Amino acid sequence: MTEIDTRLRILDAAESLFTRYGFEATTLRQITGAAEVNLAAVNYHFGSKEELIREVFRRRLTWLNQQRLQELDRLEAEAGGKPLKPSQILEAFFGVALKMAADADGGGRSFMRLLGRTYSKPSEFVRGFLAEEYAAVLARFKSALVRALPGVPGEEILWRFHFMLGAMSYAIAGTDALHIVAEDALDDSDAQALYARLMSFMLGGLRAPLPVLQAGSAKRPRAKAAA
Amino acid sequence: MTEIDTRLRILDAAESLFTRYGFEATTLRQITGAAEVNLAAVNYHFGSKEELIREVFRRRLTWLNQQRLQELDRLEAEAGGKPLKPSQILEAFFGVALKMAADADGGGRSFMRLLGRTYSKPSEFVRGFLAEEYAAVLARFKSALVRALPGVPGEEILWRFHFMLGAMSYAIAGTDALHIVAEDALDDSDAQALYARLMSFMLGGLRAPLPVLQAGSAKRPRAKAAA
DNA sequence: GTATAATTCATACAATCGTTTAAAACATAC
DNA sequence: GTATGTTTTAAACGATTGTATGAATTATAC
Repeated sequence: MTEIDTRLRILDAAESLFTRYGFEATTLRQITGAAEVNLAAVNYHFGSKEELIREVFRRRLTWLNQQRLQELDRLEAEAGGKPLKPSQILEAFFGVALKMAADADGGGRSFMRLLGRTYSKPSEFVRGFLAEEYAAVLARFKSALVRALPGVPGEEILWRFHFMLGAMSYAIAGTDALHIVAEDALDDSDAQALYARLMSFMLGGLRAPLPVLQAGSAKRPRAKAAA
Repeated sequence: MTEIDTRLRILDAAESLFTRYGFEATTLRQITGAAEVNLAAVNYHFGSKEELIREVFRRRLTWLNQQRLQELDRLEAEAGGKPLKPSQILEAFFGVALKMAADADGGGRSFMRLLGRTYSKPSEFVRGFLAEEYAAVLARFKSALVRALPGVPGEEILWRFHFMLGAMSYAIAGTDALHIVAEDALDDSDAQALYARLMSFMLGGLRAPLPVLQAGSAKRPRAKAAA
């Protein structure tokens, strides 16, 4: 077994187990057991459990965001200066993710579910890394959306982006609190239907009439307590 | 210190710590330390850590869902047989939750963030309990929405409800992956603005044009969706 | 008051955690 | 072949985990 082989086996096993049980509940012995490598291999190849977690994210997230930016680049080049349609922008961002989530073989599905749940529980030390990985991507997509939706202020775009991330996260995680999705079955037609459903929902929300905000709630430098 | 006092102190401390660190990462010693009670008090009053977790949820969730149903009852009684407006239904469901989330004193805020992240990570033994608590509520709200939106099939309603739960969860959890919300500051006007933003987004998504599903992806009888 | 039950307390338990170590096994270069 | 550097291995480390115990304390009933 070559070095790179061992590293990959650990990453794959960790990704899968993290998805199922979370970071803290997953032990190194589970991981090395599933990967069929020695217990000490994790600390030898990654240094620590925390670094392993970071690497599990980095491996897929970097690639995912590259794909997103690349797709956005392509669309904007095609449009030749004209604003894109909102649906195109959303497809560039969420389409890539959902395609990854639907890819059972590549293991991307497991990762996307892990990612979705991690957004809402940034475990201290992944938070900084996550924000860093997303900063550039978010900025690009925000400005594209601002151009595509002249009537919607930038801050509102950000919020709606946030909401859309939540919707996508739940869609992928497929929490069966609602008994809609079988935990581990998501075939091609299911994935396509889910994608279509999510996309129409998001577009509706993105283009919704602006909320009527109270006069007093204009953003001021935060410090105040409840009024 | 009376018995009920100790129980409450433990529940409050656990809720807060679970929110910050998650279930597994929170130790009984942290909880009893924060609650200023003896370590053995948890096992004495709750039997085990798992039962404590369940009780943390039960305490607030039961009340929350009662409020939701009560509010829906009130609206339907007022409407006297006529379908409600979608916005009214959403307000009954999400408004109560967001009001709870904005209530800093009552401690509901901490719980709502905990709940939001738990949806996407049903830790084996909370899953069943969670689904059970939600079954009746979901059924009521689904049928109300179906009546309110004659053009949208029931299955689509369920999916969109799922998406809305995700959006709300992220909104409350306030993951600062997007650097929008300060982790622990959400005053009254912020909460109101968030509520307005989320509501308009959701309504837009709920009333969006139906997705065009591929012909081949017609649902085969999968284990039935929640009745 | 005393007796009985409920609660708190300090302490200990076995189990499991992430990590470390030093030797064994393997690879590569000369 | 030997020598050198890398990877794997089995075993152990101290620390921390959830839980259990029995005595001390407090509350309740008589």
